[in-house]
Amino acid sequence: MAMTTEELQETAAPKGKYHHGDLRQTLIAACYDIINERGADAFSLADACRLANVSTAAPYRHFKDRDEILAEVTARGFEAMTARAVEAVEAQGEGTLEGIVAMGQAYVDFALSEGGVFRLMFGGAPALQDSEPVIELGNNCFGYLIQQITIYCMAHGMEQDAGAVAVKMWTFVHGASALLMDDKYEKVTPDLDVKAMIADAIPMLLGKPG
Amino acid sequence: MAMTTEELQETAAPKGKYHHGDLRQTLIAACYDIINERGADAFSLADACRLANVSTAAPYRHFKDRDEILAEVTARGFEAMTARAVEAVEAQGEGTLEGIVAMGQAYVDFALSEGGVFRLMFGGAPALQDSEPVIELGNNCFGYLIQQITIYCMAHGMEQDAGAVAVKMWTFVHGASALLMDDKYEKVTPDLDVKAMIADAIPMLLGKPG
DNA sequence: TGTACATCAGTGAACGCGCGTTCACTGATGTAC
DNA sequence: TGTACATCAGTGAACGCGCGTTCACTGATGTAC
Repeated sequence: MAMTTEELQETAAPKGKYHHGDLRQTLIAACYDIINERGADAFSLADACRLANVSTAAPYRHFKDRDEILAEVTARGFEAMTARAVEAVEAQGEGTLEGIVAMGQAYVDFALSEGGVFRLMFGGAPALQDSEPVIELGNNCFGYLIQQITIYCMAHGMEQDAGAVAVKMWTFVHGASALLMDDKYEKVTPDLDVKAMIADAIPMLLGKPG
Repeated sequence: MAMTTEELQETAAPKGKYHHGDLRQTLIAACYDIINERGADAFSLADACRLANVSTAAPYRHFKDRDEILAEVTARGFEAMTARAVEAVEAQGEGTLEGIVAMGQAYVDFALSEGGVFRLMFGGAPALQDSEPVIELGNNCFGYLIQQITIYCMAHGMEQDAGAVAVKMWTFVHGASALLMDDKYEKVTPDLDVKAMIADAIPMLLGKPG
């Protein structure tokens, strides 16, 4: 994802060939990018075709309909998000407080940099939310958080319910993401440092103030 | 708001009169209800006209364009939300922990019962977010929360920064609202009691673990 | 009280728009012999 | 290696749809005299 328009168009029309190299992947990437740039509301399949330099009929060789592409984009979103979470944790150390905090911050970063897809992942039509790959990838991501908290609690002799703590943390970082994306903090507390707030709140939610 | 279709239609066509009693208000109410029932994406001004029993040209006697109606609906949303918050606090007592918790729960209740408008209030187009009445009403609502926390802290000799605590609480209940609305908890922790979680988390975020 | 008239709030038909999707087609590719 | 042919992945034109908005209009209302 995150290809430039030029890159997409190169991929799209490889040296004047009639057949496209991999239109399926190119279209998904085009949709992913358009949605992030302009939002899912302003997205149209026709735009994605234009970006990929194919006719508006071409997608139907690869997808049943528009929703099938969007479900694919949504799944990619969860993959990308989990990848960021794993990366953040591994940079700080598995099962450490720093790792858990970094994971929360990565969640917010993802929402900020890929806001359109983030909205699709969490507020999209049921047709997208309920596809099995999407549900499974979502569960993976949350499961990873629980795992990190479990390791942390065991290592520190804490008897918290890791699942309950994880849900609270998720709730918090999700709220932070949404409010940040929608410029709501800005209007009310203009110079809020969201990452610092997360680093501050997570120990509290772990039941370890201070 | 929250009129039944019949009520709207009675309001809409008072006893065969050519002139409508108060089409402006009726249209706003119709939009408000349609958006809550079917979501802002599925909403069309034409539908609202049908519900109000007027032609699709009629709104242009009262509003510049579609966005002007939506901005009005968004403002109504903030009014309704603040009203619920005030009601919840007053039922529990000003500046009490119970009042603050009830306020958070009211936020979630509002998101659940008026999800379409909630999305408009927080995720709508900039044209809606940036109208002055909307900004002002949003600030009012948040200011009320800060006020309650300030009273509480002073009464208990706590030296927390009420603003910082308020932002954390807002973040938390906003996240809970979003995840609940979008059926995300359901897929991951099916029998979560969200209100209990809020009652649990708020003291933690106040820096007063439970 | 009655009439003339300006103003206002509706109507209904039409517009252009861009969308998702379908259709019959055609050019390119790969395989069998 | 060369040819015949089935298959596949595109094209381009057309479709029906519902939308927001505009237009000239008309019926109802309220006011001045």
